[in-house]
Amino acid sequence: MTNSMLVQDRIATRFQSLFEEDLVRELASVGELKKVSVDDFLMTVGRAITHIPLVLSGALKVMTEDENGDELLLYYLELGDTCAMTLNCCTKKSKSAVTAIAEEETEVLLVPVEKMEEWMVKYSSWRAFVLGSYNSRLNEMLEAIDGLAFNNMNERLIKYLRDRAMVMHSGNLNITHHQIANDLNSSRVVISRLMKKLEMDGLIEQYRNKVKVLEFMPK
DNA sequence: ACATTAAGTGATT
DNA sequence: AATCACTTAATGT
Repeated sequence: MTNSMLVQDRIATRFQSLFEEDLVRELASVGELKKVSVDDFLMTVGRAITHIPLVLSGALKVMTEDENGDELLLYYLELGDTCAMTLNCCTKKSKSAVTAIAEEETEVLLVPVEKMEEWMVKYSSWRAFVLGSYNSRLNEMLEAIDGLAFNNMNERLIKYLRDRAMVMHSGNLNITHHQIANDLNSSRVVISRLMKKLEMDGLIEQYRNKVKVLEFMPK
């Protein structure tokens, strides 16, 4: 009794601003509070999905596993977050494509998947919550992909400049940003921006039609 | 002085 | 990252 009251309070304080009264009450009665200690798995790849987690405290790291067994970090779940992957597969009875591990002492509220569809039509606040978290998760992943692409181009540019200086036997290169962009299948604007950063990092100097690769310059 | 080309920047997708 | 639109700087005629 005292236990259920405590849980109810926790849920109320966390979600009352987000959800309507009726939903908070249902959440409290149907939800199951679970504590996950550090490095414990809340979910592993291939396991059947029976519940949707709502994070009450702590943080979860959500990952995928590729065929080599390498872990690929997808995103973190924190206070008030829920797992988009789980939300997505909830209509079918499917198995998890992801692994969730606790980064710290974490408390989650487990909601049976059957409640998903029911609440989706019943509560507009729940619908908004699900759609919202799905959206923010998607944006996080897009950002991550963007970052990777950016780093790859930057590394390609550095390699290009080095190779070029190597065959010229000099750090003095007579090239335009436009030519570099063509060689790297990029656009002039992108190269200009990356070059500007390299210049500010002290790796190169720039003039019109000319680039000095400082690490290949006589000292 | 004027035109042309290279490089820099902000905003948008 | 790529594209667009626009500015600024350097160079050639």
